[in-house]
Amino acid sequence: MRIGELAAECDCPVETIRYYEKVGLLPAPVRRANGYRSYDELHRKWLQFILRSRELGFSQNEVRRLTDLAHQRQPACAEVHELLEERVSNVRRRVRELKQMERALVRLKAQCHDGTLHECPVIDELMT
Amino acid sequence: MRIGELAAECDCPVETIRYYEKVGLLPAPVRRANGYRSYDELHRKWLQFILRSRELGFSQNEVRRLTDLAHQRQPACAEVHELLEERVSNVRRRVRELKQMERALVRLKAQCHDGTLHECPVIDELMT
DNA sequence: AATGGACCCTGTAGCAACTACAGGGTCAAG
DNA sequence: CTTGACCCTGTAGTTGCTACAGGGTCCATT
Repeated sequence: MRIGELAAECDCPVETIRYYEKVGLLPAPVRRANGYRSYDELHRKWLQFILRSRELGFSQNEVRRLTDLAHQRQPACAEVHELLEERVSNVRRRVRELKQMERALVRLKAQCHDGTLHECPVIDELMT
Repeated sequence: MRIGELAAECDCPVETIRYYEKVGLLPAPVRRANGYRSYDELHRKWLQFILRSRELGFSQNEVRRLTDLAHQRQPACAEVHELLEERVSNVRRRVRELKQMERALVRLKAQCHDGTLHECPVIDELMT
């Protein structure tokens, strides 16, 4: 499988695949005589793994830890569990922060009286 | 006021202040004979404005638009209102995405049986 | 055989929004 | 008169890609 085909199958830009190889997330594939990268099913699975993990918000480093764990003959489920738990609590914290932001924004927006004023109290409040 | 004092008052790193000046968010202050930056109350207000806006999640570009609006003799409250509204809906979208992530993570975590298994179904699922 | 277009290669630069030096100058206290 | 805290500029690093520039390769069509 050429890089473009893999990219199409995984719905991911070609550049990203080369990038993951460069930073050591995705193992380098064999090359054809012409220098083109040649991927197999296992590569597709690893790429899928990386993409799914990224979608769940894991950082590159965390993905690296996950792939390392996955590479072990007997995958350490306990550590995976720990990473998941950590990730969940990060997500929850971020949600709390955003909700806090949302409240502040809505409160600020209310001072605008729906944009009908000529003097803007929002700007004043942000400055003081 | 020297840069360090301003930084202390606004609870923000010195480097960030210099950075905001470099990218044109904060107006350049006058310099003393020795070359040190010398800030006044107005600078402090602008910096506060920038920091508050950033806390609310506005991007640098949005902050630039906000400061431009604030600089107008008659601040355009309608546009400020629009920016706030846009920002609120961005925050809400992000919260939805994160909640989606959270659900996926929790579902995945449940497959771990609290890390008591030796084979890890999580890794399998991420790959396929 | 030539040519066009789609694909592939490497390497570098750019984005946001800072942060962290390196390698200097300035100033007040002890 | 030296020590330490502050200040200066300029550059490089961070994260996770994305976008070229400047080439090579392959296949079908003319």
